[in-house]
Amino acid sequence: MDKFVSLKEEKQVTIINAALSCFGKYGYAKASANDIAVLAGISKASVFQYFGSKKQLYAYLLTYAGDLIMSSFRQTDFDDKTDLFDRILLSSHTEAKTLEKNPYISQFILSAWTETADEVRDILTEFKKETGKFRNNLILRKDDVSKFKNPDDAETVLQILMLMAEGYAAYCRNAEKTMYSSLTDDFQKMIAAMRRNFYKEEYLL
Amino acid sequence: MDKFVSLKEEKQVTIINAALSCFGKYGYAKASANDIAVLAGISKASVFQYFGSKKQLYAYLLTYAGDLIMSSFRQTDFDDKTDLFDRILLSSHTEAKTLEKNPYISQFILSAWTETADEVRDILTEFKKETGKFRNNLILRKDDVSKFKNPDDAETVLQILMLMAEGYAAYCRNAEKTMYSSLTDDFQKMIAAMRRNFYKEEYLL
DNA sequence: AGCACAAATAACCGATTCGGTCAAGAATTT
DNA sequence: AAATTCTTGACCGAATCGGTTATTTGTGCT
Repeated sequence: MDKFVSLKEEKQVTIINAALSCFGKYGYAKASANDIAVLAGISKASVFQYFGSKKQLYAYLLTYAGDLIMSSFRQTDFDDKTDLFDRILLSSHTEAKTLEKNPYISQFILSAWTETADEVRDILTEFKKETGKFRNNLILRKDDVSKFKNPDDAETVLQILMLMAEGYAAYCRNAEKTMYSSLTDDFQKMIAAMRRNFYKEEYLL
Repeated sequence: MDKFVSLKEEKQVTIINAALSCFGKYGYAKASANDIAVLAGISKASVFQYFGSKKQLYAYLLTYAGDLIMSSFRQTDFDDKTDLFDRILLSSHTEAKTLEKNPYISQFILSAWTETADEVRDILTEFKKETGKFRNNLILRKDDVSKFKNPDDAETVLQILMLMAEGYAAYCRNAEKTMYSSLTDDFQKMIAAMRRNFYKEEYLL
């Protein structure tokens, strides 16, 4: 893969996106090197020239995606955000920012979590172990609940937000055009409306 | 396909679900007859015995899915439900009921709308034309808006509900266990919470 | 039991595609 | 222009593709 990193960055990005898209859409077994090559606008031989084998390419993408998502999470400190909706917004903001740069990474990671191909089982277990810890930022805290007009709604709202996030990801995947920024605006408006209507008056600054 | 319809219904359902799942997950080109056969627990030869060809199988699934979804929509009258949330609930209820019987149909239909294989282009255009009309049941009506404390929230809430529906479908797809009924209960609770917090007091019966 | 008939599949077909290699051409450097 | 690096068309054996056929398996009937 030293052959690959010496390419000019624009070409690297093109190839990485093509590979992420193919693996994300088809899974490891069904994504062929030729698919990736055609989508990236290069020859199949180059794919093997750069990465050696299909498995090595997949491994490269795993660490690439893992590093990207983990670093984006690491540079945001969730602990000092005490409000539930603030944490939601911060989380969605950082995630949208990285997704904007790399639109195929979320689909790829999602598919990696359900990948079953024997050939990559070993490298997948390590990947899952490392990235698994970064999902615990949205847990409901004690002081969140008291802000709701009806405290029982807190958990329900959290479920709503989970479904919205899932739908948001699905929507991003299907939309060819990258209009993330406008959707992010809409997303913020939704969050704001939820907070405004579910919170007690005294917690609406 | 007369060979297929004379099978016992349970076997038909197994095969249909396997085919829907494979085509939905991989797309027409990447879903092989062998994939479907293995997933259905039958031999590849039987697939061709029942349906003749891969294209005929795909065509059968298209009409099957189209009929199912259209009939489930037709048997619910949205016009006499004047409240937005009631229409949401009714829509989600009927859709959940059909999804419970046939969990892979939504993924299949979603993939059919972005299918690009030349071999099935002709039958796809007809399918899209027929089923395209059935998406307009959740439009916002004039008398919905006035029920909101803040009328501007109406459209935002509709967006929230769309995202939730998308996330709901994605969630159903990933969950192996069919715990739809409990999720449907949760979904109803979410809808109820939304209505309770967004509507003016006078519209909460 | 044995027989007839249907249902299912193992084995097979030519064609295509698979992951991967290699040597020859195109670009670039010196 | 020579040397060196990049890129790729052509190719490899193996696997898989959609589809067919011949054999096995199961089932009812007598």
